[in-house]
Amino acid sequence: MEATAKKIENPRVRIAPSPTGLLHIGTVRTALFNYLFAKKYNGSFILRIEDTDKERSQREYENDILDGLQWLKIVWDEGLNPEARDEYLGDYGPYRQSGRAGIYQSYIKKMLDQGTAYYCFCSKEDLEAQRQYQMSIGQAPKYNGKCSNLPKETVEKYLKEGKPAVIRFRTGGGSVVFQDLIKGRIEFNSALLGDIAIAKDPSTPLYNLAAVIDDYEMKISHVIRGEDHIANTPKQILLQDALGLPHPEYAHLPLILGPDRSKLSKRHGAVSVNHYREKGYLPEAMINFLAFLGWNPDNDREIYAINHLIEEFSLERCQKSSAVFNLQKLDWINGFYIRNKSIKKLAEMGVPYLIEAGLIQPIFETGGHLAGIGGIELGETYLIPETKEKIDIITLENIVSLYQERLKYLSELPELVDFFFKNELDYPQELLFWKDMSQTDIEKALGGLEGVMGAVKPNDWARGHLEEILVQRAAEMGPAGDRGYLLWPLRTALSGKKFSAPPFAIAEILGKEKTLLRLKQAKEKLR
RNA sequence: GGCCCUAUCGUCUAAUGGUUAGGACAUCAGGUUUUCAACCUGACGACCGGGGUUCGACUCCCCGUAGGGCCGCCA
Repeated sequence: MEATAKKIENPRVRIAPSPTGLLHIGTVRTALFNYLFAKKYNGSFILRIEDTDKERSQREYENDILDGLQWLKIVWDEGLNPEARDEYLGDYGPYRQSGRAGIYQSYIKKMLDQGTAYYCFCSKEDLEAQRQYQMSIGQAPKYNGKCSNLPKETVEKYLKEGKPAVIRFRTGGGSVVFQDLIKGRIEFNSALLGDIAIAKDPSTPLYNLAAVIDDYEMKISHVIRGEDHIANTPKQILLQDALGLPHPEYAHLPLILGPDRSKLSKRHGAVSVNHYREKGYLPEAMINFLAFLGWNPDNDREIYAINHLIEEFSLERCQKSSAVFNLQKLDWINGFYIRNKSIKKLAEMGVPYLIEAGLIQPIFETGGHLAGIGGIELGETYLIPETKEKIDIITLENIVSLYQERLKYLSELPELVDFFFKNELDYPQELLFWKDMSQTDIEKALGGLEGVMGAVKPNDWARGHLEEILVQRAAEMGPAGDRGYLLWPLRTALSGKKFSAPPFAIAEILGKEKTLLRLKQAKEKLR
């Protein structure tokens, strides 16, 4: 029987990343689901940094995690204050485990005193040999309990001698059952667990203990995490029992898989959020995409802004099985969001990529600011290093706008528009030829273009007018009205590319003088 | 090896015992376009296998099979 669903009110959930690497896509997905759950039910979302492993934890990674979540606008109600990262926020104590030794100490002492935990002096080598042996004979590898009943005097003697020790938890026998909010009923035989290590020393807990204590201290009501934690859940439940603590609800999310259907990891290529940010994926596209990896609303809509996700979210509609990270779908969603951006916004996001590519440089002026990929306010005027000309933000917006519907992600922009910022284009002369055109055909076409376009009055130099006169001319020229005989050479002469935006729009931005120059340059190429 | 989880088009998924098994991405074809993209139309394409339960199973049960996760003094 399904347990009757409890009403969810003001839940307290958390994301607890360890700063041992760059912010991972999987962590973000878990953070997002926790965030959606908290917001949906009017609860709190807490960020806790799990840095008990001093060797591997680095502040640099912590910063990356905070930055990434902020970029995605997954905001936490309690946790490290990103504006003052060296201070703490909230009433629940420090939000880094490294700052909570005092808290852990009292719990570990309690367990040692009550005998639910004990010191173990076995060497790592012995333990490893034991594990290998057990697996080889088909047993569940677990601690054999060698130190579980050491006389008190022996323990004290060893400790006094400074013999390396670890603290273990008596897990006992019997079965542990919990009702997972996503997976349903899950049962484990705790006899198979063995006495697990819970602390390195009386003030340094290991993951399972630290998580149990922190979740209790921070009054976490629902633990929503990846299903790679399912096997940790019985251990944590047993610890809660030993400590007399209540059990939070558990919900285990299916994992995100790589193309080979194994857990998404570095060997699948890009797994850090940074990578996608730098490549020019929009945060709202990432959110939308990640939300649909393992969840769906009960309709066919696929484009969801964060507020709609919050409205519709529920754990019941979470998938039980893992999902493959599908880059093509991300590209499609990102393209969709790009197409729906205002041109001003899109230019704001795209211009930093042009700067980075060296196509333009910001100019400092009174009131102007240096632009950067961080999304800093843009200046009004830029310098084009190659041509030594100035270009204003309006023109840049026009350029970006030509490629708005062609972009999958922002970093594609420079290679698409570089021809606007060059004196001379580098392309093979064959590119000028449309279908079976001959050398004389091309020369005729180019000559014709120069004539028609050269005669356009400066005031009439606009894409609408150019299209009107050129399309008419093109229809008269090519066989069977094939406009390509005029328009293809025009487009390639202006852009130097096999694919591009329409020539009329390019010509408008280039201006009459440059357009005619490029036609001339094309003619020279033919000689 | 042990324990646990999972199983619908290539991918993400809908379906909660009765549907021609629906949608999206990708792919392919056509339309539009000088090109590419966008857009429109269409095509291709799936219930892992075997037993039950039932008048009737993608849906429920069991057994296989396959995939995945976990078995640290990491988290």
